[in-house]
Amino acid sequence: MAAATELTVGQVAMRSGVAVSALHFYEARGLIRSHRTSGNQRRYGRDVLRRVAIIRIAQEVGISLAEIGAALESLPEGRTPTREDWNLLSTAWRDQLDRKIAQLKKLRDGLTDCIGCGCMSIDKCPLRNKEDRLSAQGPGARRLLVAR
Amino acid sequence: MAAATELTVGQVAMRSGVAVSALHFYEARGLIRSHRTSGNQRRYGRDVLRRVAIIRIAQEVGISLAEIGAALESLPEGRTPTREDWNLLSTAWRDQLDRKIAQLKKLRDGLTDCIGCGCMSIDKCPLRNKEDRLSAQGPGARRLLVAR
DNA sequence: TTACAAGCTCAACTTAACTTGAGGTCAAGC
DNA sequence: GCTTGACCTCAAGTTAAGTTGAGCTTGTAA
Repeated sequence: MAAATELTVGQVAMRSGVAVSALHFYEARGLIRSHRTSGNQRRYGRDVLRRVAIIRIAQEVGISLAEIGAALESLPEGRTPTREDWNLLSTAWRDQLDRKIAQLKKLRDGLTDCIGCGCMSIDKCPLRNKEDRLSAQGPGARRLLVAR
Repeated sequence: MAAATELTVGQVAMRSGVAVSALHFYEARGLIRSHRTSGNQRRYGRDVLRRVAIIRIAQEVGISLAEIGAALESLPEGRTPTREDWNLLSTAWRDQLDRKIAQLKKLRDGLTDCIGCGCMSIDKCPLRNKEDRLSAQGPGARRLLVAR
């Protein structure tokens, strides 16, 4: 550990709280990048920590790795976002996030004007039908959180 | 279609926007119930619509079917929630929902005080470490949204 | 210089939440 | 009475996001 600038995968795992296998996985998905030592071991720049943090936070609010990857990719040069770039990301996700926030609040506040009420007009329920549904989108597990 | 009170699985699917296969699935998971005709076909009471709506909304904000099932189960008599019962559910989920809302807002607002900033103290990041992490929780896919 | 923790690759397994398909039954209209 | 569109069951497939394990290589501390 000489340079203190390069991190091994284990160190990144430790500092980011993400498993080594997950880091491998993110790399395979193109979300993070590393270069290799002569012995084929990964070395990461410190910026990877920020990148991983972004990935996890976005994930935790229900954005898929695919979307996160696309967003990061869309940044000029594919670089780790600066504060400026970050604001761009936020903006791109803003609608999605706003919608989700609204839904959560409704649910939290008891949803009295929808399900909690006695009304049976599911078709017109403000929460259920206000926005596009994820119906009919091919097979497999659907996103747990709507997104898009 | 005589009584207009009983719904077939296809009708429920139509009115709820949920696939027939998903309804079968929910039933297998014990989230909804039906009785059968002499010909072994499912018939649902109208309350199933409300129940399904609850399931989908909770799901959309990231609550797993298992949790939803447990919550519905916990209601007296396992009945479809009235407005009162519904408030109980909301209350049970409140902490979870509050946390999620806070995270979403942070993300939406650019997260300037965390990732967007230049600080590299990932370990102390207010967003990353304020709450329990989902680290080390057995194999398989993790919940996309934290929950718990 | 050798032991052994940390890395590497690749394939297979896991979970949640469904969907798809095969093979067979029900029921409502003509 | 027959046809045709809903239904039924059960097994197997699918996707996302990783984890686990086997078998092999690196690198570093004693």
